Amino acid sequence: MGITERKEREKAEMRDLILQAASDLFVERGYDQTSIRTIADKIEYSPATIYLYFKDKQELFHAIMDKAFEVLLNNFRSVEDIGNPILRMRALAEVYMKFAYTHPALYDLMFIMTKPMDHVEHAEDWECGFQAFNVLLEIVEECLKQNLIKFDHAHLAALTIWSHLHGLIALHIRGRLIMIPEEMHENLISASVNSMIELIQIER
Amino acid sequence: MGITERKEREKAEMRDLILQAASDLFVERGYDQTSIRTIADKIEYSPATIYLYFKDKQELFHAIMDKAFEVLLNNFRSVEDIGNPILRMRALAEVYMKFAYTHPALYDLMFIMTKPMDHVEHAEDWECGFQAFNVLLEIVEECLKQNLIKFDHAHLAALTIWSHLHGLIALHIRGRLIMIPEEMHENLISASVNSMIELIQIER
DNA sequence: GGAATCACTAAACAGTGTTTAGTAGATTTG
DNA sequence: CAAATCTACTAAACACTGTTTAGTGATTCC
Repeated sequence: MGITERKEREKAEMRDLILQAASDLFVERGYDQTSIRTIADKIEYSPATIYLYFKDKQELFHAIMDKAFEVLLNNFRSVEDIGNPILRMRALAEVYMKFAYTHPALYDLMFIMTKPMDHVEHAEDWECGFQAFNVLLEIVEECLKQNLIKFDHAHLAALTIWSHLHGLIALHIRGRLIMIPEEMHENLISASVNSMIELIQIER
Repeated sequence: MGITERKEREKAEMRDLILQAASDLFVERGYDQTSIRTIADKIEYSPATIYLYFKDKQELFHAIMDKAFEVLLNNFRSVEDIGNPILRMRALAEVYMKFAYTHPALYDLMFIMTKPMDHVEHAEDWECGFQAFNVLLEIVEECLKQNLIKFDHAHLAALTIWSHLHGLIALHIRGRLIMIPEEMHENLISASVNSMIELIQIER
């Protein structure tokens, strides 16, 4: 039957339309300033229509988060064929930081905001986050296997590296580096990333 | 004049009453679930009264943040008389982490939420944060002077240490460590803190 | 004692997320 | 082809939110 297929396609298109409008508004105005009504206005439908495609506002923004993770994971792929695991880790950190700088609103949604995560009860609802962490974890495991870094557990090493990167970005994005002149942020942050990568390496 | 003094005292008491009620509600229910009306209900005044003492909701929560920083800075004082700067730094990190674990809602307000910071335009409006950072900065400077840690700039060292601690807590508080079993969090996090303190030290 | 000031509030405004009842139009059925 | 069904959509309402305005009754001042 071509009709049911067409209807499914139209349903998916409508979902995407809402998602794209919501994402655009969110990126330029933030979560709180993006109301269901402004999204509805932008796509010229009634607010109630949005609730036919998403359970509530949180699910809608969880979906935006999922799409953002797809982009991040795609960016991660560019480091795959760097042979040296230390260099691969360094490149991954650079990709991660660049994503955060390029899409701060999306980074916020993915790693800072609670709203889209309230939906996540079971760990499977954050599979995308899981996958991203695993990319780092595998690189770290390779570093450990080759005895390149000063850790004895992969999870500990991955958490330490990730939390440092996240801490830098989170403090920056949420305006807690006020005591440091704005123009120094980018340099200081990248210097901190470099320091960390040097610190964890085993000298030889 | 005893009358104006009494009035000033009453005004301060009322401000404190609002602040305490707001703080209690915030700690047990969070920012969004703490409406001006619920605060007003709790102290048995009208919502409009609150606006006679605080410009808006953000200023009210900025005041709660200030009080929380007083507690943190007070806790910081306990490390003052540890002679060895490395041990002093280690103790400071412990105090910081303990504060975050004991008062996660307040930590959130101080270092993660944007709402109370929207008020902060000039750096002076976050003097408390400034002071807290300076405690770490001074310890780090002492470590550098004694050639105990592998950094060449105090600000870089302080930022690296702080962002790591903050990253750990922020990921934990905002539910981004889902991929790691909950019962392992505390151990992994404190292991990460220890690793970091070992990593930055100059071996001898 | 009368005027001025004070602390406080009821009510309204404009906005929010979400639900309900109902309506045109497409689709399927007899 | 007409009638019945189903689908996608919406207007309107509900129960909230932060905030402002106009007004009231008690206290203080002269």
